[in-house]
Amino acid sequence: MDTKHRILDEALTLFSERGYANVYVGDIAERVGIKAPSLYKHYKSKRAIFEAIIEEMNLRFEEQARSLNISGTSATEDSEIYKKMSETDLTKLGRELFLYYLHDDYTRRFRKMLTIEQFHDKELADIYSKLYVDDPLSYQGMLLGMVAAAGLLKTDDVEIMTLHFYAPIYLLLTVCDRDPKREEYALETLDKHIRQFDRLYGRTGK
Amino acid sequence: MDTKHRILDEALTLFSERGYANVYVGDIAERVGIKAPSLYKHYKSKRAIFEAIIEEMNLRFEEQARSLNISGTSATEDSEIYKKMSETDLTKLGRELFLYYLHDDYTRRFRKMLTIEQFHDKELADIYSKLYVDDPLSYQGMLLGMVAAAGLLKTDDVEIMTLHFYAPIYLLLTVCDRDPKREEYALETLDKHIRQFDRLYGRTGK
DNA sequence: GTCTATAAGAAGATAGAC
DNA sequence: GTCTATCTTCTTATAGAC
Repeated sequence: MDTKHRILDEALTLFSERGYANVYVGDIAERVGIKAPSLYKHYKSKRAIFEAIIEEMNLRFEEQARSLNISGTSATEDSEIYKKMSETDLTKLGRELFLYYLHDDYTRRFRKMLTIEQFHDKELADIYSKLYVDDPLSYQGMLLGMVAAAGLLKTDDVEIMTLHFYAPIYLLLTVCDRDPKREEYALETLDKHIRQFDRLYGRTGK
Repeated sequence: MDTKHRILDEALTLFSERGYANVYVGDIAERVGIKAPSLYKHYKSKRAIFEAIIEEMNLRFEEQARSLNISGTSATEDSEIYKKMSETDLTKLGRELFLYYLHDDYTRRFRKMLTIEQFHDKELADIYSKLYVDDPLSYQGMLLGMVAAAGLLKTDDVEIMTLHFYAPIYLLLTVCDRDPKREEYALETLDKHIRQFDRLYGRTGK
């Protein structure tokens, strides 16, 4: 990894732990193994580093969205995929989703940084709501909608059903971000949540 | 309101908007209508102001917990109260809870401040989890447990049922904190959520 | 691209008059 | 208790040598 990118990486780590204002240019430089002034050969200001992090996230996200859209679109057309989906245990879907969000290093640091900085301006607030509320609800709504269409979940309001599926996952995730020691509790609760969700929405056997 | 308390009030407003590190002693003083050095006659440091805010919240909270405990304890003994509870529409309970959390000025500012500062140290993380996760789940679990005992909700796991009730409320609250313009959407979604909750857990009629 | 030296400007806090 | 003046330290950023 080149210096320019190492700066972003170390900055993200620090921003996610202390917040933008409590991280000094010298701290970032130190972790990269250079002196503060050298850093200005790569980025013209501290703010530029922050903005580059946001920019990089946008790129990663668009990439992910593209790949999800491809499988998403074909899924609506290709009944094979959501038949396969309907066989998959819902518990696995939730657990994998949760553990990915929680353990993926980049995802976790970015989420924590955004949590701290979300009230700084409207753009950051919008990014937060999009990434951790609107997009998950929309994507999972699509998946659960297909499972429902296959007759394995019963509801007349997929949106609310999706909220019932995702909101507990979101809450447990924020708990673990604050205190990783509660991960075991969170995983147990998550399992119970999904089993109950399964029963409530009338998923019968597999 | 005396100067000492006005300082806390203005500091809380600023901390909740920008976070501790982005608020300068002079900013607080200006809003109070004095100069920065005068502020040091009331608090010995900027950090002391922050700690006084936390301390004041602890006092308010203990007070509230005491009053809730009184009605809580008597409720378990006095069947009248939870009979009355079972008559109350669940939608109202959720809506009132939500609007109180959202609109009460002190509650809202304190929650936003804690959201920004939650990763600063373990104490703040614990306060956040206690105030916005553990305590609501515990208190609402008690209420819903009584309603279930009265036969109006069916479940073999009150904890998960309570999570299903509260998690969407929590998620919608964080959405409104970031963007007050989404309050109308949140209230509509909240109503739909509770009606669905009602149906899922087999609450029959009123 | 990295360094040392340093400018330029905050920001927290104190001294001492009123 | 409030003010003006000031101290000290920290922090971003630039200059210029290597």
